[in-house]
Amino acid sequence: MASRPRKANTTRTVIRAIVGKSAMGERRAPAATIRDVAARAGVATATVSNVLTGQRHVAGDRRRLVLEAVDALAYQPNHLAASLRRKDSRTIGIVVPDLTNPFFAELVQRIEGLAAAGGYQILLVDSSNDVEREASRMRALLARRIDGLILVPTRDALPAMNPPGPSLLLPATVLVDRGYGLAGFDTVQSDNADACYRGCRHLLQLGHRDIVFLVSTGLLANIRDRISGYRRALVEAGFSEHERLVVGGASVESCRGAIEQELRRADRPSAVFAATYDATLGAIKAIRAVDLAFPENVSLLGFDDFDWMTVLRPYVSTVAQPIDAMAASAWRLLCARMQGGADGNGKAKARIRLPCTLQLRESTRPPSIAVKRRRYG
Amino acid sequence: MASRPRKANTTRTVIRAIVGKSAMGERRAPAATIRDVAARAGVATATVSNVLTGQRHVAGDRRRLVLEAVDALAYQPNHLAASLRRKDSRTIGIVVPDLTNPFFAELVQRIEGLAAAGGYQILLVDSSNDVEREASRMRALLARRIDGLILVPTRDALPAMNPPGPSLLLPATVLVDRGYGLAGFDTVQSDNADACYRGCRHLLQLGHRDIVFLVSTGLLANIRDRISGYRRALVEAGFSEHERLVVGGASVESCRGAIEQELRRADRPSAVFAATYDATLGAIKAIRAVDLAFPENVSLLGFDDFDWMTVLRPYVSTVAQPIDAMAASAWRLLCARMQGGADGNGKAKARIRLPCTLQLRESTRPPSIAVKRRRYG
DNA sequence: GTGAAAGCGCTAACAA
DNA sequence: TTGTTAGCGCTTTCAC
Repeated sequence: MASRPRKANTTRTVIRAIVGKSAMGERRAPAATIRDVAARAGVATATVSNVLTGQRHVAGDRRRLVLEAVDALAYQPNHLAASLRRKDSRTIGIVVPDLTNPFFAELVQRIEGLAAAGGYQILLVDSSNDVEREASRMRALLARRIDGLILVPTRDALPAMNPPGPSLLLPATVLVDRGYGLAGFDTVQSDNADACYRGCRHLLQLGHRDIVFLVSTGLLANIRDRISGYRRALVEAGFSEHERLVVGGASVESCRGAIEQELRRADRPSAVFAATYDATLGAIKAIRAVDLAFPENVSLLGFDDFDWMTVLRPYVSTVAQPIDAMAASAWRLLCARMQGGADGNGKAKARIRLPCTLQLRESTRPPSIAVKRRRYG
Repeated sequence: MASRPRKANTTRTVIRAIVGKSAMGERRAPAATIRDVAARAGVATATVSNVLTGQRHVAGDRRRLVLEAVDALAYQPNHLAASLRRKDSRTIGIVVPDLTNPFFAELVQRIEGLAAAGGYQILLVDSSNDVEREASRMRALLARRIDGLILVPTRDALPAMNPPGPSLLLPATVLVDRGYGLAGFDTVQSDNADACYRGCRHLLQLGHRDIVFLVSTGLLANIRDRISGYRRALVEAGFSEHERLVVGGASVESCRGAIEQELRRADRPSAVFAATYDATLGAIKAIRAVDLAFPENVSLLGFDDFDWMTVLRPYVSTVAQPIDAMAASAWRLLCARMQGGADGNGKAKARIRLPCTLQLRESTRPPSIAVKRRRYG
């Protein structure tokens, strides 16, 4: 065989030849490398690479030889080395604020499926809605040379993502749910404004005039969109001065507290539109806590749609976001950017807005006579 | 400066020196490497490495020089190259059957938190409960040279994980929830048998004699443990011939169908113990579907504990698994294995079993007179 | 179609 | 303490 210029490799090959598969203590043989395969098949490493990656065509006989050697040595390509050489890792990062929120869990699941089908792995980060953590974890992702990033940012301002030091922004980044339309990014979100406009209209058509709109925070653009949809419906119907916005805070419990207060007032609302998943849970708890029942005493429209909502009665009416479509769009956009060369800046940034579905079930109905009388009788 | 033996590198450095930060088209400068930093700081690459990794001590002045250069060049270490060289990736894989199941989502979240704190990233896989998919995805993880693996296997037999070809088993693998006690692995699970023993006893003490035990599948060892707990409670109480096991299948809907049938029988049970998250959802749906109410007509004891269970009435009594503790144990075991050298086979495999908590709420109560009379009157 | 060899960017011996 | 240098295991010119 041709001479090996690399001493260390040669040495190791020899050792392996001696030790072989015989049991020398419990010491397991170091994993086979492409050179081992090449040696065993009697071909060049380039040939092995070509067989395995399909980059170039390799003649049938050599091809078989290679495959046999791969098999015999239980060869597992080292993707790290390949990535280093190719300068792409076939890995994407995905950062979500809270995996415990079923919306994000499902989003991750869908994207993972798409990515896997395309030969990509996903590096997952849960930022816990914490800017610091988000930044430091993104730095780690970047160090791992992810090819792309799907990000549900904790804030939708850029500053948070441009900390002092190297930028955390990858050319291939798509923002989902939050940060819609932020300059420099492909973004996808559901049509929050429209969904809440329609939700509020539904409540108005039922005869509700006192509709509290409960959100977790007013700092996120997607939530502000939801508020604007609610507001628009009110304005169109001529009830703009009936607006009642409650900002409940980031947890189920804080939302519960905030809306509970509202429900204890003499002029309590006849309907609550909880425009956030946490707010939905909080609102239901609050209604129970003040000894009211829905929809009898107060109608409830929730946000996000999961199994449990059609399990216990009353089934809750809610806004269902198109998670599958969002995942598909995000993945499609990301792929396009990743193809587009190192700085895939060819195309303008996309802004995708996908329609939600109103799931009208049992928790919304016309206001009761009692309520009507109390207010207008 | 000392002569550079590597032509290409020297060439590139020169080019960069010429192009510099000046705008030459839109072409963004290639990311700075450790050599660039070393050159700018006027030190050796090893010094840069030592400053950044803290491996060796570096004198104050040189240290500052390095840090300045890092800053100036916005240097981001290439973790891929480091991994290749070090032969460890500081990355672990985590494979779960279904991220949509909040138990797994929460498990992943907790482990991700622990891993991140330890400087590890996580590569996430959702196997969709599909053996093929699981195997192929694990192969991909291995190719990425993960240092460890936390696995909730789709089956708890080894064959599924030892496919033809290279083994998918890493020296550092811990099995969670499923595959308890499988030879060759550290395993952690909750004490399924005990939890269901206690759950069943609770029902018996309430006076129930006809308790259907609903599971999704009988193929998983953890579920067989649950069955055995139920059975033991029955036997101890002298009601072994009252055993009623229903295997509902892998989905909420199939569970619903199976238990619905049971509820329509003349001798319908006075209590249902749904021993799986899916089964719990299915059982609630079924009870509604046959126009019964719980706990009035039938008691219900569920499995797994999430927010929504204390949101709509009646609050469901359930078995809460110690997710945090499971995650912590899994991570601790994995760390120990990863420390233990390439083949950390020093210690015997651990089997950790963590106690569950019975959350007794509103869905379980003594059987109604009507039911008692029908059966024993 | 195939092989030889140059490195990807880093860390770890080893030498000074 | 610091610098020099040999590779980690791959892919990819570039010759043939």
